[in-house]
Amino acid sequence: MVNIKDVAKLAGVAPITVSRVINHSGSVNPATRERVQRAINELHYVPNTLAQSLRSKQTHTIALLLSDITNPFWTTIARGVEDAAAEKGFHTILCNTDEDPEKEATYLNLLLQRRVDGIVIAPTTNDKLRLTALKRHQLPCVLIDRRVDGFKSDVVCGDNRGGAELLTEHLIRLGHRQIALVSGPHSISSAEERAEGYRAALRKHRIPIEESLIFRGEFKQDSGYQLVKRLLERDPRPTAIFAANNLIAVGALQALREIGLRVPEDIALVCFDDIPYASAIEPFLTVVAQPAYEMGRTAAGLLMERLAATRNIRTREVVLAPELVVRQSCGQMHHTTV
Amino acid sequence: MVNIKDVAKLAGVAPITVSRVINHSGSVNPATRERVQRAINELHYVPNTLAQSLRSKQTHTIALLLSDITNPFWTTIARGVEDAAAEKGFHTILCNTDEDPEKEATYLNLLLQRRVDGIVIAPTTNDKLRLTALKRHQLPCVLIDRRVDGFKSDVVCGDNRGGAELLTEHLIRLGHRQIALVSGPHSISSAEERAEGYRAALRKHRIPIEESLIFRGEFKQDSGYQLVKRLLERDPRPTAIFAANNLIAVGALQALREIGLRVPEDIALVCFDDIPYASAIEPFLTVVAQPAYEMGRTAAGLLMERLAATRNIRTREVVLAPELVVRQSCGQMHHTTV
DNA sequence: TTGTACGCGTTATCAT
DNA sequence: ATGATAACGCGTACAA
Repeated sequence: MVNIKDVAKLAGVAPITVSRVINHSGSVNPATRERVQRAINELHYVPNTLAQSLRSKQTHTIALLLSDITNPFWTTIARGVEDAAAEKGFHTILCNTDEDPEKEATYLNLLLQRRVDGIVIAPTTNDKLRLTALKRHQLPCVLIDRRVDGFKSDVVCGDNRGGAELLTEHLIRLGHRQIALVSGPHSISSAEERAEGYRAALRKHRIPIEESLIFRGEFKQDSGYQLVKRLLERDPRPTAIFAANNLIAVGALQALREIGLRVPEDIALVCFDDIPYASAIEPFLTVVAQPAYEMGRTAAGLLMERLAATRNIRTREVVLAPELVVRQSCGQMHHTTV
Repeated sequence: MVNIKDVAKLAGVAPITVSRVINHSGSVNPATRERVQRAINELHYVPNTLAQSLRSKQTHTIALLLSDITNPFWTTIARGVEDAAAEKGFHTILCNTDEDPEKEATYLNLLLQRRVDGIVIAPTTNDKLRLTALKRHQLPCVLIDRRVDGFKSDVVCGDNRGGAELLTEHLIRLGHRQIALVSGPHSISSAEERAEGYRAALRKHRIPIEESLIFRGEFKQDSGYQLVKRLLERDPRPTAIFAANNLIAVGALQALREIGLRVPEDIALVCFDDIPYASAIEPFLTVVAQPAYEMGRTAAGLLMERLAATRNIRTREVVLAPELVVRQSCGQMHHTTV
């Protein structure tokens, strides 16, 4: 494969001059640049990023670890990260952890090997163990959507507690008292915070908190399906369900449909995070939508500030307000920002 | 950052011996291996992939170029590609072209620079121009979901013509005669083939083809929305709509909802490619679903066979049969394989 | 403005 | 089973 030397030879210059042309660095005589450029075109020369990075110790690459590339909430975040990174000349590597700590650990190792410049991660658990390797190798890191106990780093997330409270109050205001919560694992901070918001809303309205109405599983469709099936056997049956994320809600819809219950006529259903294409497909589902794209942009922004900085920066925390999207019936829609 | 020499020094061996240990290549005395491994752990050594690839001329990386990472059809393909690649020890880089030929060209260039070992691509147009650079650099390539005129390479796609015919016949069998088609651009082979299938079905049943019922736009939600809005103004109004992909169908639903038309009571709607979480959310939409995950796996498989081969392989074409998923009402479901 | 010498971290090749 | 040497393709540091 043709390399920088070949180009240099053809252009009658030293390799370093070619380097200066392709990197727009140093100063090159316009006439020389022209000759070099012609040689590049003639030989179809493509610079080798591997060698560039090896030498310069910068890959201009960041990584994004998220739990499910099939869930539009995460891919919207991914787009935000990608766009912000691309604007600064950085490429983004996407990694699917599937909520599996082992996969996460494997990817982190892979990324260290690839010498990425930084990482944006939605950790699978709030255990900082797997992240210590990053600290050791001084790899800049931004947490997105989820916190990790005792791990010092930048964080970008939504107001989970506030959003959950808002959503629960919405149900209460509609007259519901038997509100079931279907949330994610205890080891994920967002699941915890959303559960807290739920409890806070009930307390605020002096509704007794019944532990038998609180279900904890995974942030997955199947988990939502299974838990809602169990939940519907309860006597008395809850009149409303609060799904702590969109996939749980989809699983819930599936379970309700099987039982033959309609939303919202027979039972209310609300959820955290918008459902893909919900406005077109399922107009009856009130949700708290997070500004996913902005979250991604913000996280990448913080990361790249850190990469550009010459000295250490204090760690920062950005909490973005979610939006309550009330969908009552066709055409009627009401937005409120928290 | 600690490198292979540091490890070698601590273990009292030559760097190449460390190399043999980390790559499980050559043969190493168990005792030596043990000493090396201990040194690796002690120093927290992480091999530098850049240097490895530079020297070995293999990145163990393939790229997947697709049009929209937010569309679960594509991300499901992505999962198939990733999984198959990972099984062979390859990493996958995902690139979003957004159906934009310029973005595609930019990514192709980036990937050449990164010296990826091969590419799976859903091209944005059927113009082979942008792909010639791959040929020139002898970069193995597999087309997925879409063909490119005159470009010789492996291809994995669904039976677009057959699937579209099936879907159209389904509508005809339900009694529809005024069936509108909303398809994608002429420059994308799948859009063309689906339109052909539609026409073929009408011909077969001796229904006159009315050009005023055929709408061509983009494979995007907004395009579907706009075209269906226009389509509904037609007099007489079509009794059924065939959306040529899932995003067009979502846009169609949105438009129908605004007008106040219900599916399937007031107008029929079918589409190519399943709608995300459709079974849970929108149980009335009959679709032709492609085996996206399998398509991804197959494409990656062909690519990696090519990478593993020592000599040239003839180009291959795999056409996977789509599945007609008839969703008439809650709980009733009927599957037929083409 | 341009060039020389060297090193980035690793592995291919050949030798022992 | 282990090692010495060179090379992969490029950019830094310094010199001219």
